Amino acid sequence: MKAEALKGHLDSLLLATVDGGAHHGYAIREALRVDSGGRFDLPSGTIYPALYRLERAGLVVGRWTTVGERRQRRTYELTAAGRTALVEGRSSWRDFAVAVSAVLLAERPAALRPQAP
Amino acid sequence: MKAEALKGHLDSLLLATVDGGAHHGYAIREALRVDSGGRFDLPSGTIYPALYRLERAGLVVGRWTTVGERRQRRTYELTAAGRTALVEGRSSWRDFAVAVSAVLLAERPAALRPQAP
DNA sequence: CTCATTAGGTAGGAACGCTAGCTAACGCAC
DNA sequence: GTGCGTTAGCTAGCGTTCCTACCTAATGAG
Repeated sequence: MKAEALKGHLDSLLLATVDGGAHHGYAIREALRVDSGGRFDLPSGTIYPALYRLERAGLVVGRWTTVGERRQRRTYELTAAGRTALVEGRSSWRDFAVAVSAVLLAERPAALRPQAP
Repeated sequence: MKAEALKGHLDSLLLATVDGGAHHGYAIREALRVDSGGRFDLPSGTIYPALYRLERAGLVVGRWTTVGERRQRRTYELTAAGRTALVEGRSSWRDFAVAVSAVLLAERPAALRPQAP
């Protein structure tokens, strides 16, 4: 998969994954990998900056939690704005996918092709 | 539509459009707009540099042609490598779309959700 | 003549995800 | 207890990509 294919879609994927029950960076990474059938195996250098971005944008809130004795973990939840953005993101993904598929996978009978004049 | 959603997909869209019968920049722009139902209304500052990129990559060949008396036009055709890249691009688009849809549009019954441990 | 359309172009910048590195806790095998 | 794989988080800096904002020029309609 081309590396930059993700651009512009990662945010929605992250929101969906957090909404789906993965609440900290590492779990999100794993969930994305599993849910995508191994296609999205993203490095942590992609995940963590993106989560900060979402937090700065007010779409998620993160807080430090402690696991076991000492282990620190940053746990994220969607905000109301995040839920709205997720709904919007799903819808615009559908739009985008329809548009790309129309161009890319179009059956284009010769008679309907735009003619180079 | 988010602006950067295109990233990494434009090349395939352009190859498909050239293959579909639009052979110069302006016509490609129009064809993309029409074929996508108005969703891809790209500025020329996106199209022309992208076509140069494809030409540098050896996926299209461009040559200047003259229309009417004086009007110059740059006409593109797919190379063999371009046709290969288009096939590959269609296939990896399908992959990508399947993966994103799986994550984004998944019906995820509560019982199957990854639990935050 | 004027304006919209057709046609091509460039400079510069912002955004994004990746590469390549790092630290540290935990649990298990040896 | 030592070592290792996994879990967990983080950052600096880079390259690519597409967009914004401009520009020129020929053509054709009014």
